[in-house]
Amino acid sequence: MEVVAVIDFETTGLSPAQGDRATEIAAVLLENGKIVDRYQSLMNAGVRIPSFIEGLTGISNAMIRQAPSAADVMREVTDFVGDIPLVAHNASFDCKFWDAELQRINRTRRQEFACSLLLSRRLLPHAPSHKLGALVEFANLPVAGRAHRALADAEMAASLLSHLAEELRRKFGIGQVTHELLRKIQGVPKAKVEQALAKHQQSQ
DNA sequence: TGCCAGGCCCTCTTTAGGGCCTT
Repeated sequence: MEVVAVIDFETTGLSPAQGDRATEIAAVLLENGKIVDRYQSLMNAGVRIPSFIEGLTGISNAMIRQAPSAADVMREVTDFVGDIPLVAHNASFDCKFWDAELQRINRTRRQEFACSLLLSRRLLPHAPSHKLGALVEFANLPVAGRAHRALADAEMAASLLSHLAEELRRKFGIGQVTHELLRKIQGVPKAKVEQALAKHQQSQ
């Protein structure tokens, strides 16, 4: 598969529109099923992390106070990924925060997101749950570290994406898995995925 | 004061409701 950047945010809550901010970001570059580069940083957005979120992520207000500014980190991470297409687990969430944090530094997103959650629902329909941790367990993938920390979750999402690409090769005979194809698959209604993939394979 | 995300996806659906997923 072409190189993609799998990203994961930790945040103070669920919605930038409600004032929530990013507290940590990780991006891993995945090329031909292997992680070839990594970026990870805590970030200080100058807002308080609710105690529930401190417990969930292990990221404390004390840790954030010593972290570089959110603006500096977002400049670094956007420079790190450049124009490489993005992937996230439940990408609608990470895309909201990516766009909101970029807007604060007067930058705009340069690429589309693909979503490993939408892809898993289509390609692993029998998984008991489509939470990232549950999918990692279901597919016997390595646990990268503490769940709800950005780098561990980004690495596990990258492993999941490699597994999904392998499923596409093994079950549907698709040799060249591209970000564009992933975007296409995630937009097909679940009931029509096999039909769409068979048609795609015939066109190759 | 009271409210508080939003998109996907299923179903006892489409003039709707509720669970899943992200923090």
